[in-house]
Amino acid sequence: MADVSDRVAEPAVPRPTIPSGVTIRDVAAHAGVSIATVSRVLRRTAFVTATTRDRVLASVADLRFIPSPLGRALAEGRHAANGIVFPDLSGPYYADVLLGYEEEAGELGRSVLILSTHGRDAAPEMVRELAGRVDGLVLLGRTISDDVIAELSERGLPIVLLARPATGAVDSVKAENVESARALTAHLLAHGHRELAFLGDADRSPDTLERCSGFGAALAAAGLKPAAAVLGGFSEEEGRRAAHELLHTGLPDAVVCANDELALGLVAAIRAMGKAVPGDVAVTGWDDVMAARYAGLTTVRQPMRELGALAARMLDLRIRGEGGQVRHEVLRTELIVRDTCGQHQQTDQQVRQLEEYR
Amino acid sequence: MADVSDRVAEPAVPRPTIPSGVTIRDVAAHAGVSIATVSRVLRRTAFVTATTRDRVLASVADLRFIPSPLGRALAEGRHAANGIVFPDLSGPYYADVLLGYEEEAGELGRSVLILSTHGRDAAPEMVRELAGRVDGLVLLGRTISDDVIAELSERGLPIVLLARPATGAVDSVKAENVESARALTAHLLAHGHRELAFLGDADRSPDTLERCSGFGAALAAAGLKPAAAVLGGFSEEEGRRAAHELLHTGLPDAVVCANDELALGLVAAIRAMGKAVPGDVAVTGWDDVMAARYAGLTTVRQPMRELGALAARMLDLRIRGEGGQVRHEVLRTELIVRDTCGQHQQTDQQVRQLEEYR
DNA sequence: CGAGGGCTTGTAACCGGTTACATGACCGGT
DNA sequence: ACCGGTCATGTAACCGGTTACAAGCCCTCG
Repeated sequence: MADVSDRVAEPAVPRPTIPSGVTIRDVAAHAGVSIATVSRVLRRTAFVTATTRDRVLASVADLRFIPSPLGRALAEGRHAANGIVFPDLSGPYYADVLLGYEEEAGELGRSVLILSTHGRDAAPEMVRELAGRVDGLVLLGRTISDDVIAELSERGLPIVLLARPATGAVDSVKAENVESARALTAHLLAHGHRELAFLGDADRSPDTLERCSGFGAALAAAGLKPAAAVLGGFSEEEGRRAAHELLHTGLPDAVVCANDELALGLVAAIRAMGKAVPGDVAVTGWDDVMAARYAGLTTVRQPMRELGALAARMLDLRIRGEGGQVRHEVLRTELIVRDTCGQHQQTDQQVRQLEEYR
Repeated sequence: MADVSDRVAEPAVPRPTIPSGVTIRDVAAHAGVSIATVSRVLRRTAFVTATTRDRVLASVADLRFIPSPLGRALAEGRHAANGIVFPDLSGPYYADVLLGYEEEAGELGRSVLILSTHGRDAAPEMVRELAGRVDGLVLLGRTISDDVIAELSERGLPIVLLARPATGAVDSVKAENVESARALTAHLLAHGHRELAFLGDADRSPDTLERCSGFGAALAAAGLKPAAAVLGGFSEEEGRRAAHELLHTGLPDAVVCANDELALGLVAAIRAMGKAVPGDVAVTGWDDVMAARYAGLTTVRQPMRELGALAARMLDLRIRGEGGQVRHEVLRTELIVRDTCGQHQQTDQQVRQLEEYR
């Protein structure tokens, strides 16, 4: 501790300056009025004579004055910005959540700051620093610990948790997992599959944990035990790796994957090794990303954009003090049956395809 | 103009406050020192007695003080944040660019603000406002006009253009388009296709314009004329719409699409209508998104993450005043031959597949 | 013992806005 | 002519930091 701060840092970069340069005082001088009047004209916060107003507006235009959001934020005590924190940004899931969030937040007149923690140790500091720049924060999945959330929340920072179990008195939004996983697993059982494995790392995401537990519950209800679980992150690469592992230990009848990328990687690798999907092994994914449609992957669709958008709206309410009671929203999912889960009636498939592409 | 500002706005929301509340003055009082000393301890910008330092650090910990980035930014004249502006956020292309950008910017210690203009009229104002919150800006594609870019650039705001032709003395990064489109088109010609159409709206993206012109050049070199062009945005939906149009006017031998989503939508719709791809018509895409691999789409891969990351690095250099000469970087692309462009040697395909999935 | 110098610390100005309060002009009524 | 009230505008404090400069302390050297 002591030795950290007893050295003096260099002055670093040759002091940069905020561009633009023209301030409210320049405008005031140029228009021959006080800065208060300029502010009043621009914010329309009090009556100003028509002639004065015009003089000020002319000066604003002449000097191309743009009020500094910084000065504003400092004086007003608000940022007109909010943040969203991801564990990671890769993959279509996060991209779609962000898309929905940004769109809604933009509509509500707020700038959006993003941060992905990449599982770094410095995550708490990064989030704390971000917290100082925004009026509210959306936190996704397993980004930081409950302690930090509690700390920020106690400071009075509005927070919405997304795809993370509720903690303390904080709003949350998520898509349904347990029941959906149970339904998906039941579907596989109905196909006659009996030896089922789950692929995904429950420790790395609350969603995965819930999906895994729904999976287990469905098996238990059928009097079955899960085949040896396989760990794995969330990428196609890890799906392919899992394929090699499974081939070693012996293929189960079906593999329920924590997300589509894992499933797609798994399917591709299994087929590349000369085995058939769903013939030798059935596979399911989760999320219904674009590639899933083209790969014929059976999966569970969750409303990713809507998750982001809803989080943005809930956060906005909270920030404006109209949040009311703590809310915990759970959005519905939809089972999307395609080819990788096993044989279906021919007609079923045709109907589905027609619907899908109109 | 006059009537816009002669009404007084309501006070709006009950004045919110920035959370946290504990300021450097609180810490100073708690530790029995001046605010200057607190600042010095935290920034390690001057020597401070060990005992004083410890007292200050103890107070900082006790009060859980987090310096306001706002106050800092105002005093330092810098934000430690930069922005990136998208025309739109949907689709894997933007997501990947953002991913690369955020990762690199985070590494460089900068917060990231994002904005998508969605083609709104207010885009210039939105970008100007964003400009006041950041030390530098990356602008993607056709987001705002050259005037606004020039205006911001003249103010001294560091800017990097991404996937947008160079304008004025501003850095730019893009992936190669013209030559790549020419090569892709030549590949189709080598298959024996003679009547080729281009699908995409050249007015809506500089990239598309260049791809279209490379396409046209290759045809001209072969003494051919393009089949009636089809307009279309960038989504699968518009690809499907184009399929219906084409079927009306008569299918060409091949369709070169401005991006993968268009191509995927087109292929799916054509097949749903009972025609074969590539049998009746060959189709190519652009970007090599994940779904393209699973759909067997012939396409051109561009290094999307690297585009974002490089833009972040160039912007950082510019902000630190080490940018030097204006740079225009053009990254290489790669032609990815799969199934939708027509029949190949069987061996070729097998080799490719093996490579792809190891 | 006093001057000089190095080191630590405090004071106050500043960054760019917002706004409470004070001021002064102008109006109408008695 | 004077008073009171309304309205437009200016003055200055404030938001939360950074930092130039001044001041005070202690030590050393002549």
